Amino acid sequence: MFRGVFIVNLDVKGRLAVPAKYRERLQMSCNSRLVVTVDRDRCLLLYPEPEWESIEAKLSALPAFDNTARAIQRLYIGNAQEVEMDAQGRILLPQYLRDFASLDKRVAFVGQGSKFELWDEPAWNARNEAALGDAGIGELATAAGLGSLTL
Amino acid sequence: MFRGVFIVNLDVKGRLAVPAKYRERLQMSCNSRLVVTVDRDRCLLLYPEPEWESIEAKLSALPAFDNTARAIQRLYIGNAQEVEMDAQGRILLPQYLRDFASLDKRVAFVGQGSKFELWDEPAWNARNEAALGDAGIGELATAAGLGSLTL
DNA sequence: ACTGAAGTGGGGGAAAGTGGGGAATTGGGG
DNA sequence: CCCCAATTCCCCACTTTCCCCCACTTCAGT
Repeated sequence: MFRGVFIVNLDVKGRLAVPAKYRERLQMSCNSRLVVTVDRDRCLLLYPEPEWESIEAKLSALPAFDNTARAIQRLYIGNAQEVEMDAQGRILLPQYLRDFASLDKRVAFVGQGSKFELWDEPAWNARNEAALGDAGIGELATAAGLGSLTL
Repeated sequence: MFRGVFIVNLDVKGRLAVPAKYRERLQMSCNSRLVVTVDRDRCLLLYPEPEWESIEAKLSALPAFDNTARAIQRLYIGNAQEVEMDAQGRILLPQYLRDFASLDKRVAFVGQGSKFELWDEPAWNARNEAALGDAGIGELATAAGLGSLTL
């Protein structure tokens, strides 16, 4: 499982250095092959390729005549891109994905279980603050039926 | 599986360059033979020929006295057109299909599992934004009974 | 301080994208 | 039946982008 946040720099060519601590694991688990796609709250998702394959299979199995299912397929599969770590452990993020998540220089590389999330650093900080803010996650969680979670 | 979006240019002769990364796979899987047809969201669908054959078989098997079934058959089978990649990896899109999807210059070539979708670039962007918009895919997905998907 | 690993930057070459000319084929009209 | 026009196909050439590799810098640990 991946966890923790690392602030990494995007260079002028749009390359992102994967934190060194993950590189070996990624070489083993997916031969350095990863898939980036968008997320609906304007960050990017980064999966080891085998992990992504299973998600894609689930998405592909959705009914072809359901408009919502099609919208989801277009969003996630349509915007997915395969990326590979170079010899320096960097991945090249396509321009349109950088634009999508407003990544310019400082990027939060966040472990999220079996995947990573990539956030523009200010956006990441803002999210964190908002989650701690006045409304309170607790009430939201209860409202969403998650009140019985034990952390 | 095909995935990801590439922006390619349609030249004045109506030819569309297939992204290089797919060419070899398409030469192997279908000997460069593809089938283009229309989609009900005003984009074009592009299938490797064997893939199309199985779709066509499914459509043909629909009940002949069902009006909806017949409409679907006319739409998808009736507008289908075989195309072949030339030595430069381009396909020639018939005029009426270009018109149908309003393809003029910049075209989004979108991988969608076993097929591709071809969109006029502005239309593709608009779709994407709409999917992220105020309603949000999350609510739609929940309403459609897809809430249990884990991405 | 020295050494090795990680981070960062950049240049060159190959390949992909793009455009256009001309031959060949097809279809329609005289 | 023939000819002309329009479309398609094949080939060639140029431009641009991207990817791979190398080198320098920075940092941390011994």
